[in-house]
Amino acid sequence: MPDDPWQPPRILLAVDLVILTLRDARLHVLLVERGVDPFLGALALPGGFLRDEHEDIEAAARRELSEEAGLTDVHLEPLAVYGEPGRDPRGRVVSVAYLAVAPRLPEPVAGTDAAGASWTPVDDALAPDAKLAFDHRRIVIDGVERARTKLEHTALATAFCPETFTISELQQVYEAVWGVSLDPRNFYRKVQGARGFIVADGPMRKTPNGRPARLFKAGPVHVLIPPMTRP
Amino acid sequence: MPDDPWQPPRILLAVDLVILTLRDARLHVLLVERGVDPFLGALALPGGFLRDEHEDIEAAARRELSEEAGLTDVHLEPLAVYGEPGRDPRGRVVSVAYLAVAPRLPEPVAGTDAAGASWTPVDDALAPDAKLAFDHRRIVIDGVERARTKLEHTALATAFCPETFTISELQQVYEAVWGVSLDPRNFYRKVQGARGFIVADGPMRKTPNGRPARLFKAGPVHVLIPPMTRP
DNA sequence: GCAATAGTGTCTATAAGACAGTATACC
DNA sequence: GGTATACTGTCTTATAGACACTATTGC
Repeated sequence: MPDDPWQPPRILLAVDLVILTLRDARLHVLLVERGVDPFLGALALPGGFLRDEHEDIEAAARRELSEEAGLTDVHLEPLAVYGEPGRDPRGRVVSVAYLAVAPRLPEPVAGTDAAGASWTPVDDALAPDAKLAFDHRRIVIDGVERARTKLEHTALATAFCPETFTISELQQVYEAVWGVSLDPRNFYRKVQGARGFIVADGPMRKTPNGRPARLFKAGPVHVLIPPMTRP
Repeated sequence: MPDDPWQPPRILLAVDLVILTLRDARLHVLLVERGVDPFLGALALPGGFLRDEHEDIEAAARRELSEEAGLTDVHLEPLAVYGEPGRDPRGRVVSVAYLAVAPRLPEPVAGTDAAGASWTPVDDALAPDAKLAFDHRRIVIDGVERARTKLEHTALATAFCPETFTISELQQVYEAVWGVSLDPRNFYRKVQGARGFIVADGPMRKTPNGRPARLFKAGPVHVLIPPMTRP
């Protein structure tokens, strides 16, 4: 007679999104107010469960990005997995976190699903008294840290910018994400020295007061050589 | 009357391990021969399903490391998630891959579970005609690439070495993992310049023919400043 | 002595940071 | 003119790579 055969456990899989953008020269993250328990009323990252057993994980991330934030065509990449038992009071939930980066957008996100979606300055979201649902504080920290290091070695910074941008706009991205201030003159030299990072596009852009600036767009290269070193 | 409420799908969670070591100055990865379908007889990474719903994912990785490779106390860190639908013919399986690095060990691993465990040169495992089970070829590629970049910025190289080692042994780690040859004189200078990377330990080690070398052990620092730049 | 490995020093090209100075806009 | 922003050039210092040289072993 056969004894009871061991069966592997089945668990719930979720996706969570750290969506970063720049507003008023400050780094912001998109948070939604939870409408259901657990953590009802608390702030949380956009995300949710896989829709069905056949949905691709990154596809689920893009679906949530669209449903909860009304965003499409943004830079998206895997961040990490969070699967500690007990991280979700509803049971064993393993979450795959993604990092998304979007250019500045018109005010309150036209979210269909989450009316309470709002851009929050990262400093506020991570303030000691701020309370985020689940382990989302840790996920935000990891996402921001990932963005900081990717800014050094890849062209991720252009994902924060509109299609065309000036060099000083690009500098603001670096300053906001790294939380430092940079010398514009040295920044010009470095950014132009990274081959294929940015290419000229169109003539000039007027500024409120001062000399017009040249416009650039993202170049073909994604790995920066030489890298943009963080101070 | 309530309509059928939507329920999120439940999936199977696995761990897979990319275990790297150095043998004969070449980078090797631990592979096991599969004893069951699917991919019966093919080579695969050590790994398996979560034992039960309450097992921590990293704990599961350490358990497989011990069961399938007889290894404990090795460097272990999360690598990535692989969850594409269809990657496992048995159904929807999402795998969390870990990178493990071990010092050189006595020949055939004293594996309890997997008798067929064997160290394979990474070049062979990734040769065009080599066939690995599932998407394990991709996972090995990602693991090796992770090791390469971590060698630049962290003290990971010491995890390939026994407790005490000479500088030229450490150089062999870099040469094997990066697949390049380095100038020993510049390597000495750089390795000593990374503060806290290695510290002197014990007097000398005899060599078959030549001047004895000083012994070092891993220092307290894990982030290398300045980094070891790859040629 | 010779061969082999360990370790030090020195030179040079490159890259990074500081910062002077010029150019072009609006007022 | 004054102010603000955009850009260019130069100087100094730190770092990386090439490589000459010395040191200590076994034979």
